[in-house]
Amino acid sequence: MATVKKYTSFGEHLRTLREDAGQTLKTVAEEISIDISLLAKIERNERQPTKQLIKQVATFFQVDEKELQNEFLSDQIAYKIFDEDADLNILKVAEKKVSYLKTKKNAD
Amino acid sequence: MATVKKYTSFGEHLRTLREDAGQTLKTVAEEISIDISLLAKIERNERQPTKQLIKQVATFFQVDEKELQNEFLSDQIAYKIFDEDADLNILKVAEKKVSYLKTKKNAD
DNA sequence: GCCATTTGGTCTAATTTTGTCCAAAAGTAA
DNA sequence: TTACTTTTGGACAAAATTAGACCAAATGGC
Repeated sequence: MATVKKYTSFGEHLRTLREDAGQTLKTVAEEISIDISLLAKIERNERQPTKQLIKQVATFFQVDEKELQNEFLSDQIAYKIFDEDADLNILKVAEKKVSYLKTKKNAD
Repeated sequence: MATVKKYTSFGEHLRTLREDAGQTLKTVAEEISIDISLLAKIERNERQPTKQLIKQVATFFQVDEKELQNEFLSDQIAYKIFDEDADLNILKVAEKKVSYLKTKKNAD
C-alpha cells in the first residue's frame, strides 16, 4: 500500500527525524555545531534553517537533501499564502509565471 | 471572446497601467507621494512595492486592490521557485499545507 | 539643440532576521 | 522531594536585508 504523506512543517519533520533516531536536541546540536536553543527554535518553526543547516541535518539523518530543501521551500510558500489569507489559485498563476520565466531564460 | 491573460510581473503590469493611462513616472509618483526613481524601480521589479503602495496605485488607476496584491504575491512565489530552480510540484505540496493550516486554524 | 522622461548607481536609514545567552519550565527517574 | 536532563522562551546584540532618497547619466521626442 502507498504511504500516506503527512503535510507537516519542516520543523515538525526535523523533530520527527531526531526523535525517531532517539537523539536529544543537545546531541544533534553538538553534532552539527549549532546552538541547542537555535535548533529547538528551528524545530518549532521560530527560526528558519539555512541551506547549510539543511545540508547538515540531511547528512546526519541520512535523508535526501533536496527533499528537505523542497519541504522547507513549500513551507515558506504555504505560510506566506496563509498569513496573507490569499486565494489558493495564486499558486496556479505562480506556476504559469515560472514556466514563463523558464521560457524567457532559454531564449537568451 | 475571452481575454488572453498575460502572465507578466507586477512591475510590468504597473507600467502597462500607467502607460495606458498616458501618464509619466513623474505625474504618478507625485500623485502617490513617492520618489520617481523608486516608482521606476518598482516597475522594473528592482524594488518591491509595499502594501501601502499597492493600495495607492489600485486607487489611482481604479483597479481591484486585491487583484494587484495577488499579482505581487504570485510574483514573489514564482521568482522564489525560479531562483532556487525548484521543482514545480512544490506548489502542490504548498497547496496541501495551506489547507492543513486552515484546518488547524479552525480547530482552535 | 532643448527639454522631458527614464535609468542606474550609491548611500543611509529602517526593518527584519539570526544567533547567543540565560533563566524558567517540563519531564524523568531515584 | 530531590537531582538531573531536556526543552522552552524571552531578551538582546549582531548581522543581513531592504527601502527609499538623491543625483548624475542616458534616452527619447520635438
